[in-house]
Amino acid sequence: MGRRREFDEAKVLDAALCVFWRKGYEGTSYADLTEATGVERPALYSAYGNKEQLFRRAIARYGERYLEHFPEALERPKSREVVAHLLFVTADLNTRYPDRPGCFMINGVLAGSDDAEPVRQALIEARAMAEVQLRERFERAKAEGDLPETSDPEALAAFVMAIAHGMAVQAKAGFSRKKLEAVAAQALATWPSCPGPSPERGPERADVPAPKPQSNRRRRA
Amino acid sequence: MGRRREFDEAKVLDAALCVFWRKGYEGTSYADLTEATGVERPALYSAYGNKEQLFRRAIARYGERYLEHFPEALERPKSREVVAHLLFVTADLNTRYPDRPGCFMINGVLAGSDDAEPVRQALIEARAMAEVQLRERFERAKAEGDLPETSDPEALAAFVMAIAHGMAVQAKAGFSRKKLEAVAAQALATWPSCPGPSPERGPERADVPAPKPQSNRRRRA
DNA sequence: CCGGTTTAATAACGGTCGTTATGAAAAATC
DNA sequence: GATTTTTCATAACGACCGTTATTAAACCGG
Repeated sequence: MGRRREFDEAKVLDAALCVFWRKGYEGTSYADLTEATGVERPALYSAYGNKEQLFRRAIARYGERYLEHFPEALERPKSREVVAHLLFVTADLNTRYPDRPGCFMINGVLAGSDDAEPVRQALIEARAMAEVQLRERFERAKAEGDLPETSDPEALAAFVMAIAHGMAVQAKAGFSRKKLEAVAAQALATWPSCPGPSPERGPERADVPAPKPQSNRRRRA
Repeated sequence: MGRRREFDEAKVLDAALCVFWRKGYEGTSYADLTEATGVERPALYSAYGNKEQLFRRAIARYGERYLEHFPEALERPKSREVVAHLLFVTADLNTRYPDRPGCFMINGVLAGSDDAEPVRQALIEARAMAEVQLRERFERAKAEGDLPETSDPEALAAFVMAIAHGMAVQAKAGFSRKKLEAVAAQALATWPSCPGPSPERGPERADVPAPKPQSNRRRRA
């Protein structure tokens, strides 16, 4: 009994998911959601609950609609195919929709409101500069015969940076140093080497001068 | 002439950097900054300008104080040592300060306010579930002889996830699909394989059913 | 001690956030 | 058609955001 709903709950959820994908959780306002879905605020509240509950629905929806390749990949007969499937599908999913690049999950906490775009660009530029330096270093290595003639300095630099970014995300997710070092060691195990005169070092812990921790003052309530 | 400043600009900047590191740019409020630095809002404005300018100062400060290992790494004689240095220092930097895990740069746009912590946890849990599935798949592969007895399924799973996360960050930074695929191919380049009877596939593009793009409705002004 | 000048702290600004009361409109039941 | 029930849109809520007048306090040169 009573008036019937005038919008398609599934479609509205999909539209909300796209906004969250692009702007992240905190970067998405109800003004954004209303504009993207065509549904006014009170209707969104009555249909999905508050913003957090709506976002959790979006997480589930994302898994259903965009990550169905994940269980498929796990079913491949060989682990190498599993990884190949996974990584190349990730490359696709992260670039398939130009209006919302990257991964919804990561962006959920990586993206922000439009007002923060200049700051995001500043970080993106800093990141890019580091990658350029790394590429130039690998180009030198290639010229020196330290890397095979067939190697691709640009791809290698992007690969190392991806590992570093992935480790940062994992650290934010609570990874221990030991686990991060295992990731680093694994990445290093795949590193191309020229059968040159100098024996290669193992991927043991690098002894670098790390900055000393500084006292962090008060903590919030 | 006039009254002299009562706080150390450099120390206050360091304290602000730590807050940004932990909470990200948008997640950090002036209430947070005042609490962490002991300096009232108007003083922060007069000393550093507005929030964005303060954050840019923090970016520069981060490079000076915490990334001095980066140019050092580039000076190593062999590219493999460069990468080893870089990756293991990254592992250290991302876990050295437990109150602000991860990388300031990435967190700058990945972290958020404390109110969003439940949502962040939800995404972290989803991420962890995926990694567990991957690890279990690699354990199976090891049992099947598809992976060497010496391989570490947990580290391999963390490695693949790190690559996926790194690609997501890079996609958000504007990487093309081709560049992401190069990263994926590099990660796959020397995947541990058992000299078994089945010949391995190359790292060519996986032909997977990708989700069809859906119409994105209105765009914001 | 006294203008002049810079910094400090209090408090308020307009705006937007997520959320919700309010009352009109629409459909189902009697 | 009247009543009940649910949904709809307008508008407002309090809280917090980044930012800034405003005023008092601390230091300078005379």
